Amino acid sequence: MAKIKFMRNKILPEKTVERLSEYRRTLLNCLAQGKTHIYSHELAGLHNITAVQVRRDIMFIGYSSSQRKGYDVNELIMVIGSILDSDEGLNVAVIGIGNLGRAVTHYFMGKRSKLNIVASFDIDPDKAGREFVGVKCYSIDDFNDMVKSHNILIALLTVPADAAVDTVAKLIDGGIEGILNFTTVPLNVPDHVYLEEYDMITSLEKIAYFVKAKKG
Amino acid sequence: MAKIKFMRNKILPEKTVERLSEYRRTLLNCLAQGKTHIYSHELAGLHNITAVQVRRDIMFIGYSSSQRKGYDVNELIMVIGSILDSDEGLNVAVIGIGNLGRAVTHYFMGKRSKLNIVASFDIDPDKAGREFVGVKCYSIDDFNDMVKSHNILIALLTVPADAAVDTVAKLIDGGIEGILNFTTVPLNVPDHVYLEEYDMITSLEKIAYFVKAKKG
DNA sequence: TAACTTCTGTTATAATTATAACATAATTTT
DNA sequence: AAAATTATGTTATAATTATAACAGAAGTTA
Repeated sequence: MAKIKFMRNKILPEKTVERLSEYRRTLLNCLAQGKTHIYSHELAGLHNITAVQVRRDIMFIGYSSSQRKGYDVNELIMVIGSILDSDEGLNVAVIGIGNLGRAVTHYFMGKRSKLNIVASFDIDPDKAGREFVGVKCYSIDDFNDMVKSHNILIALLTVPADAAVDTVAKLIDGGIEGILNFTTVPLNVPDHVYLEEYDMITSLEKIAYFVKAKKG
Repeated sequence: MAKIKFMRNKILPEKTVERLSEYRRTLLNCLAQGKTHIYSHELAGLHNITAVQVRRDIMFIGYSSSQRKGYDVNELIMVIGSILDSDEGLNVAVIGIGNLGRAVTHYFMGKRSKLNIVASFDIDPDKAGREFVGVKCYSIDDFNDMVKSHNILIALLTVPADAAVDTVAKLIDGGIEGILNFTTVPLNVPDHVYLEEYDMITSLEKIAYFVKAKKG
């Protein structure tokens, strides 16, 4: 049985965390295909990165394979899980249950057992009390109470652009600690809140720039 | 009138390009609100970053304000445009016109005048010839011809996970230079192709990790 | 008008992230 | 069984990115 060093208490680099999430998904696929071991260079090949990077990431989490056979797929999935997941799971709310909010909820449901969408919120009073994509909707006025009673830590922000800034203030006030921003509006949050932008236009403009830059 | 130095021919840092895209959007909002000048610290405040970073980014693109009044909003929008946009516009194709492909197309249409979705492609022969969200769909078999005749450079990959790897091979073969990957499958592309992952689960798992890490 | 603010542009330094170099161990080959 | 091969784990170096430091200009105040 492979060793797992005590490196869990250190905070990992952002990029490593990102890649661990991606590795896990690939490893789950491998497992489904009956693959029990995988070399660092194989995993690297699948992810368009170098084997060194894979090994370094895995070193960071303190896992170590029975050498020369590659990593044990099952074990590695477990170890990554022990890093990324919290035992009890983490509760997530969708803010704004319009088209985008519903699409996101639908896409997400059941994809990760340790991340649970436990409620949605909307400003529209007609929506409060109803259920969308299997998730109950509450009035945004009940947000603070719900955050506490349901231990909600993360918000998916799917409100219209013009409501983004005000809504975010509410989220902060309610005690949210992480936000995934689906709106096109940049947000200003205090240091203790972890914010991640999820913005297709910026991604595309970036691609366009580098495609163009290469040509001329 | 402000100066624009000749720094256009240098390739900008990735992160700067990302932020420029975000600045522009904010600036367009400012313009709509009748704001003609903006200080670096104002722009910074809106984006949760420091004023130094804003100034440094703007230095990179060689723009310089009439000092102490802040940047001219209109001018800055133009300069960023001259960096990010190509004069003739850049042609984009959606690969896989299922639910996700249509949602993406719908979301994107008309958002950026210099990025045009000119075609979609699908493996389903029933879809070829029809129009979805105002964009004509072609058989994936016609991809190579279409890329050449319509000068398509960028692909939005919205096929089901199990088709991702094979489809990407087709895209590369056809001569695509940039890919925005909406699938959950990591992709392996040659060096000359610019690839960007667009993955909600990874973003969320990253947030979850850092929220958890902060708590102890 | 001289001292003081305060905003920009730029250079210098620090932090983060990626890559390279290499020692070590398991396995295979000769 | 010795030499060669080929993995990993780790340290050292390079590249990228962010932050700090500061000079100079435009305005403000005393």
